Amino acid sequence: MILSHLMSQVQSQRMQSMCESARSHVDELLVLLSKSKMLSILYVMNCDPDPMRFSEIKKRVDSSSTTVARRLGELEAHGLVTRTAYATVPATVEYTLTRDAIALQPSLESMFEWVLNRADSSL
Amino acid sequence: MILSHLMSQVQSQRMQSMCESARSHVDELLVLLSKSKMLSILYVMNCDPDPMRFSEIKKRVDSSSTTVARRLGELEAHGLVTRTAYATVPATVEYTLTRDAIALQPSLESMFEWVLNRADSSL
DNA sequence: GAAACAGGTTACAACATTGTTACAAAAGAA
DNA sequence: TTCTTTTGTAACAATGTTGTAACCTGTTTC
Repeated sequence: MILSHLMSQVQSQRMQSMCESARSHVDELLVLLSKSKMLSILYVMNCDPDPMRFSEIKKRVDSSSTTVARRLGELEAHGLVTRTAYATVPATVEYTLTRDAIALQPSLESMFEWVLNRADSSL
Repeated sequence: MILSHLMSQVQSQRMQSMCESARSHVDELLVLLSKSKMLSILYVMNCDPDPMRFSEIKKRVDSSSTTVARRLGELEAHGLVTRTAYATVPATVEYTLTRDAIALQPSLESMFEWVLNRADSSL
């Protein structure tokens, strides 16, 4: 009784200390994913496997350049997209999802399926 | 050539007008899901099929009562949770996911798996 | 010479969101 | 009688986020 109680205390403490750094990483990722337009950006990029240009992303998610640039910067900082600039005139910049981000595709796809379904049925 | 171009224009126009109301619903849902702690709340409630009390949810997602209450209110307003109050002393309130919200479970689960994996590997 | 293009950045004002604190209600325990 | 409990709500100051407008690069077209 007392032992198992102690055990669970110890375990939860261990869990907490073990997760202290992991938890912050988890939170950080959740905060990242919860930023405005973030899911949309990842979704539209996942829908099309080709590299996508800034203006194309902006058009598809329908947001201001400022916000799109901010989101793409955050994604790049987290290693979820790679940015490639070409010295054309005018400039061309392509964004590509990294392998890690592509691993998120199934979740995103089924989440958007759910969202679209729900939006449909509420008409 | 010209015809197919016209067709695609017509189609995109039809898509746009058709989606004008649906799009707002989609956006609304995405905004809802992107609110702080929202994914966490849905996740912890999905992990445990039993009704969950306010304090339990609050403890598990580690947020202020104000925020948790706000999120649960928003979820209820969107028909994703049901709130049941019991006239005990002190008050007991249970929250349950609706069938619609449960349909989101697979997406959430794989998304969190991805998040946990990524948080792990970045230690 | 001026405009236009893509892909941004910067500054800033307006707006949205957060946590904190105080409060409430109802009844049983000390 | 006062304390405790659960489940919130209201007000508010602090903080975070957004879009807009202006600007930038560098080359080609009018």
